Amino acid sequence: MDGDADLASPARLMGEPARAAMLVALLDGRALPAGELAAIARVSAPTASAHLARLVEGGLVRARALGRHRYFELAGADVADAIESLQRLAPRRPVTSYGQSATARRLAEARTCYDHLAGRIALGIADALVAEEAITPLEAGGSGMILATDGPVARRLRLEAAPAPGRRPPVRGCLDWTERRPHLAGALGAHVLEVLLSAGWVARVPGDRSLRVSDELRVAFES
Amino acid sequence: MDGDADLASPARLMGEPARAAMLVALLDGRALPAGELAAIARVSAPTASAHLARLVEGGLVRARALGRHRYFELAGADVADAIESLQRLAPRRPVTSYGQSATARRLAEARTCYDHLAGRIALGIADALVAEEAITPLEAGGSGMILATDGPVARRLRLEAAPAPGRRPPVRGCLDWTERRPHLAGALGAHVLEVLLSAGWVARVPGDRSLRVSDELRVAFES
DNA sequence: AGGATGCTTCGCCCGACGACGAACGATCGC
DNA sequence: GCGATCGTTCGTCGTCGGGCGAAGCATCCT
Repeated sequence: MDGDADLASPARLMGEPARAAMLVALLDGRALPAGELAAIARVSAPTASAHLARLVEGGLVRARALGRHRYFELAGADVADAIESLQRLAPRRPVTSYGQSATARRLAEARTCYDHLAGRIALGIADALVAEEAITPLEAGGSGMILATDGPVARRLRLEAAPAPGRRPPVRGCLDWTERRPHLAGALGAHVLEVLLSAGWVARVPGDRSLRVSDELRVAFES
Repeated sequence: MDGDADLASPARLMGEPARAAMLVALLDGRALPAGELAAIARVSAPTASAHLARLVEGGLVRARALGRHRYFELAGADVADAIESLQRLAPRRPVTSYGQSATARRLAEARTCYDHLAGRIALGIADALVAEEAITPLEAGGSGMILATDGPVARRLRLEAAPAPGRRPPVRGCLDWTERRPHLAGALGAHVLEVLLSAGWVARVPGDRSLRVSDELRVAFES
């Protein structure tokens, strides 16, 4: 019968609200301890433990024991890709005009997406880099290259210090689900987020994927 | 709480074996009547009907009434993308050394993947097109371009008759789950499959995604 | 050592959902 | 028109799986 890959089992793992919440929380690429994931998913510790065990069993999540904590993280970029491609499917239903809650507004302005930056600010930065021809134009899912690192924006973002290309494509377009346009992902996307964080231009908001944006950065890139 | 797209609901829809089987059956892009989908999923007609109603409700599948039949098809390319990205996740578990059943062998040689060609033959064709620089090199998920249509392989596949670029990228890399390398998808991928079918170089096998390959094509492209 | 903290296992309850048979519309063929 | 076919809706059953509290280990702190 099947010579086909089993679609149902990973989907089933993602199809439970508590597990989905955990996976989304891990989308920013960091590892979180079980207790925190339980709080995020709003379930008790035993329930969370059971869910996490199934996620590990299914190969979506990796566990790392550190002291008396167990840190969980996504098992790989392909898992993150799958989650994002499903999220891209979701908005068909609600078509919720966001801008409602304060968090939604913050998420729409700036947030992390796996290990890079997303939201309006991310689009502003990507547009500026494309405009000064520092990178090739972005297309959703497609990959591009770094063209030059001596433009004004490229200098401010320290593109010259970007990691040498490895397995990962340097420039990737990642479809932004609030703006429906691709923002900068890939190795360079991760590098830019790191630069912004260490320069204090953005800061993580605890318990959230949204990012606090400095005024300096906002006036420069908010569209 | 959420400013996040709802990951769980589409995943839940795909996470049920019967529904997953239906979705996979629709991956080749064609529309199938409810009865056939029921047979494929090995469930009774009422059960299939309920599943299909939920898939339509969730926006994954579109229904088209034709006579006394109702034909169902995937709602869009993004749905197919999500299904494929989940399938890519699945093989983590079994690591089944295929080549077991006859169908698995046939699927590994040539099959349809949504609306284009997949399997060893597809990789052979893609490699040949890249080698003669008819298209840009493929990368999984990335998109490329048509470079020239006058090479020997490009002529045989009538690349010059490929549809003008529309919303869809002309060349896309689609990760082949049997070979773990990207094969040719996108508008050109669909065009090539059409050419091969109408020339009789491949033929659909009823009730299956595998394709019968003519000897002529096999000696030319089987790696 | 002893208590606190973090996570897991166990046992149980309950609701949700998938499965089917039977009955009901709708459409086609003749 | 009349049976035949296709698909749906309805009612019912069984089970799978998610939820929690209590108890059990492990690790850390002092």
